[in-house]
Amino acid sequence: MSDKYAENVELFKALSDKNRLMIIDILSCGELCACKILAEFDITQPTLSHHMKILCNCGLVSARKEGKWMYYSLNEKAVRDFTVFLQRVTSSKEDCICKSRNVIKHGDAQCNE
Amino acid sequence: MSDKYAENVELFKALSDKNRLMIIDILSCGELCACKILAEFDITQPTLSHHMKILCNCGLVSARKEGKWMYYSLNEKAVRDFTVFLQRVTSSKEDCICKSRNVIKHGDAQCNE
DNA sequence: ATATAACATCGATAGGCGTCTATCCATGTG
DNA sequence: CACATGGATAGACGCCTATCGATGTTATAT
Repeated sequence: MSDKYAENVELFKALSDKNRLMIIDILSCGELCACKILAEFDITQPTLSHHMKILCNCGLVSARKEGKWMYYSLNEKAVRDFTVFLQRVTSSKEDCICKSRNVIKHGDAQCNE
Repeated sequence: MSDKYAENVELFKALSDKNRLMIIDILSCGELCACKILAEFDITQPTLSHHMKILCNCGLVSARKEGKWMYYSLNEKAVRDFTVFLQRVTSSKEDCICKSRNVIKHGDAQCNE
């Protein structure tokens, strides 16, 4: 409950790679097998495995094994929670950290007193 | 126009740091002087300068100099464009890259044919 | 002019990250 | 059982990055 920042930093990190961003985009249209995803990129299979692990560990992507194939899909709830967090961080609100600390007083942002 | 992914990866990278995420949160309530921001963190002044440069370079934050003080504020349009991009990437759409390439056919995500 | 305060820049360092090759595990097929 | 295939893991390499102290720059104050 305490450190929403540290939690969500993991999600931002997971999306801080062009390949992973494209993987998310592809998965947004539906579940896909790993080999289908791999066919879209100029990376090796271990590299894709590495990226999928990062996407799964942060909760954005869900994995399902069927036989010898791995199926990946977007975790809709994680996506929703993440967008809500981004919305909160980038908009003014009552419980902002700038208000919970009396160091900062908006309205007199000046440094001279 | 072409590579929206690479562009937005820079924004995700910029937000992939707890300190920078908190800076954005603080700035969401209004413009602030650098020294006021610095007072909120246990980092040195050069480190804050480094973070602000990253946030400015990606377009999320605007800087304004007044005398010897630097004032930083959120770039509302950049924030809006970013959230729109995130929304598009994480939701199914007509012009998804998975559709523009006939390699992937959703509905038969299976690997065996 | 000189001192001081607010920032930026430089250079160094320690750790993290994307990628690869090599290898292993699990599953399916003859 | 032997073998092929999908995928994960381990280790290595090069690059990037967060942080610091030291120094430079600019503007205000005396």
